[in-house]
This record gives sequence, C-alpha cells and structure tokens, in this order.
Amino acid sequence: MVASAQDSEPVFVQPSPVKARIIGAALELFAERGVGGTSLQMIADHIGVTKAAVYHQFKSKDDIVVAAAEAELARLEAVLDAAEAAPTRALAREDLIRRIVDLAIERRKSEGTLVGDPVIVRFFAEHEPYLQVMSRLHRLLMGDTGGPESHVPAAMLVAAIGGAVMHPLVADLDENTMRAQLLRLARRFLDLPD
Amino acid sequence: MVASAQDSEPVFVQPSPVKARIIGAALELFAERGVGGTSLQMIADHIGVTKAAVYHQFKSKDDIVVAAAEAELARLEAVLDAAEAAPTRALAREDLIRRIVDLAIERRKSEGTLVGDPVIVRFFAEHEPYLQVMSRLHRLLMGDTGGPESHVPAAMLVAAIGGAVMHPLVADLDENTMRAQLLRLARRFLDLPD
DNA sequence: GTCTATACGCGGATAGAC
DNA sequence: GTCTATCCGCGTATAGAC
Repeated sequence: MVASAQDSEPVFVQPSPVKARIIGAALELFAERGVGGTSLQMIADHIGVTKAAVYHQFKSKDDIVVAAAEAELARLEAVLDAAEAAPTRALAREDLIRRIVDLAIERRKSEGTLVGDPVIVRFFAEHEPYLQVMSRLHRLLMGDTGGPESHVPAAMLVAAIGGAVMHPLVADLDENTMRAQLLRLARRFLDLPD
Repeated sequence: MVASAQDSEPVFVQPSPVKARIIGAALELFAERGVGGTSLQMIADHIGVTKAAVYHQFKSKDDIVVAAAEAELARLEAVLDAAEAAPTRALAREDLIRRIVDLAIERRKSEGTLVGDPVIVRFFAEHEPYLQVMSRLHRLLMGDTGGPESHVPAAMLVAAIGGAVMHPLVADLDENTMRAQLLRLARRFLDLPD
C-alpha cells in the first residue's frame, strides 16, 4: 500500500501518502461506527501515528469528513468517466451499470454504510460537485431528462444496488451470485435485454 | 400530540408519555446528526427536560438507541400486519407495496436518514426481531423463497423505495408525484400490472 | 513531519434534594 | 419524576520540542 522509497534519486515522491492513509482509515471507521462515533484518536491509532500528526495534515475533523466524502465521490466520478468513453450511449449505459454494481460489491465489506451516515448524506445534499455527478449519472442511465420526476427511476436503481448489497439477509451471499443477481435485476428494471 | 388529561377520573393514563417523547426526539435528532453526533443533552433540551430526567427513563444512551430502533421497526411490523390481513396473497402484496411507499414518503422529511446510520445498520444486522420482520416482508413480496439469492430482489426493492425518497435530486418533488412514480416503478420491478 | 504535553469543554453517567 | 450538582473520561484542538 505504501510506495517503496528505494530509488536512489528522491524524484517526485508521492505527495503526502500520509494524507491518503488518513482518508482511508477515516472511510473505514466512519462506515463502522459513524462519523460522530469516530474520534481523531481512533483514526490516528488505526494508522499508527499520533493525533497531532493527523492535525498536521488536516486542520479539523470536519476537513477529514469532507476529504473522505470527496474521495468516495471521486470513485463514482471515475466510474462515470470510464462509462462515458464508450462509443454509443447504449454501450455506455451497459458499462455504467456493470461498473456501479462492481463498485457496490467492492464496498460491501468496508465502506458500504458510509454513504448512509446522516452527516455524509447532509453534506452531499448541499455539495454542488456531488449534485453534478448525480446529474451526469442520471442522464447517462435514463437518457435526457424531462421533468424532475424523471430522476426517480435513476434514484431508485442506484439506491437499490447500493442498499441491497448491505442487507443482512443477503450478507452471506457470495460475491459472484450477488453480482449476477444485481446485474440481472438492474437490467430488468431498465427494460434491457439480459 | 399529547393526550388531554382533562377527564375527571385519572383512569388508565398513558403509561409514561415522557418515554415516548424521548424516543420521538431521539428519532429526529439521530436522523439529523447521526447517533454518535447526538448527545443526551440535545435530546433533553429538545423536549424541555434535564438530562437527569432522561436518565430516569433510560439507564444509558444505548438503551435509547435500542428503543428508537425498535420503535422504527414497530412501524414496519404494523405495515406487515395490516397487509397480511388481506384475503389473497396478490392483494396482500399490492397492499404491502402501497403501505411501504407511504411509510417511506412519510419519513422523507424526518426520520429518513435514521436507518442509514452505521450504528443502526449494525444494530439491526444482529437483531433477531428485525431479521424476522425482514423475512416476513421478503416472503410476502416475492413468494416463498428458494435459495438465499431469492432475497436479492426484495432487498433491492425495499432499498430502492427507502433510498429514492431521500435523494437530493428529487428532494423538491411533491409528495403525490413521488408516490405515483414509486408505485409505478415498484410494480414494474415486480412485473405487476399498473 | 512527527512527537509529548496540555488546555478546555462536553460527553455519559450518578447522587441526592425536593 | 424531575431537579441541581458533580464526577470523570474523552473529545477537539493547540503549543512547542525534536
């Protein structure tokens, strides 16, 4: 996880990998115990540094929350970028669904509950970049939108995929079955051929 | 909201309405700021009593969390009870969907984010009564289950309804349009006639 | 960049008067 | 049942040495 620093020349070392490790620990702990239930001490302990070292990278806990949320958003953005590179809209949509399902499954064991935390929900609700990413996502999923009610199907589909993977009753379903089911039902919801 | 106490005889007064008010405040505040971000002081202030008065009703914060979660669960159980009273399974399912949509819309402005809080999610994941209610719900929605993967569609549908109402992009959609869209899409997901 | 040490308030929780 | 008063630990945040 940490880049080796054995090169003889100190050229362009990754800028502050500590910051990334803090964010990683925050994502994990926020998802486990909630934002409000996670202290800076826990984050510091998790990566083996002191609180003060954390404060050297972020000037407040709020800053860490924002950084963690934006890191999570960045993953979704990357998924969108990749899907939009497809040659046709139909293929882009197909690709997008597959990538969203993969992302949800990847998050299942670790950061799955993060996006449900009331603190994160409220942050995103007023975060312009998030709203823009969601708009792009919805447009790509559903086609050019009509009224505001055209957002409902996309909102449902995204919530369905993200929520289903976390459900206790399917907690012990293996990854591949889960992925297959999610894909099948997502396509059915969108009236796509399987 | 509070029952009038003007009857001449003090017969069977509601047992400890204070407890109910505490739970109500907790539900509201937990959804707003998260479980970890809500203090007993906030809860006490919210209903105009002192912390000590709260401690007289619940011996710890954990107790309040459990009571709040179970209150939320009870609403879902009531919905299930009502739906199961329908004469046929098809009618019961139809009724259940309508009631779940109504419940989600009712929660939209207040307790909507509560069930996403990592603390609540983890509590429910190991709470037998919750798992049993979810099993009943899934059976009623999807018919008698086969393997564990048969839970996926129900998990998706429930997550879709509960999650979509909270989505920022549909936040200003009026209640009736929202309800109509959710119902239409839920039925489509289940291959029911609209 | 990371450490030790510390300030200061608020958190949960309890005791005991009324 | 509700209050005031209080305990104690942990929370965020900062200062300053290395």
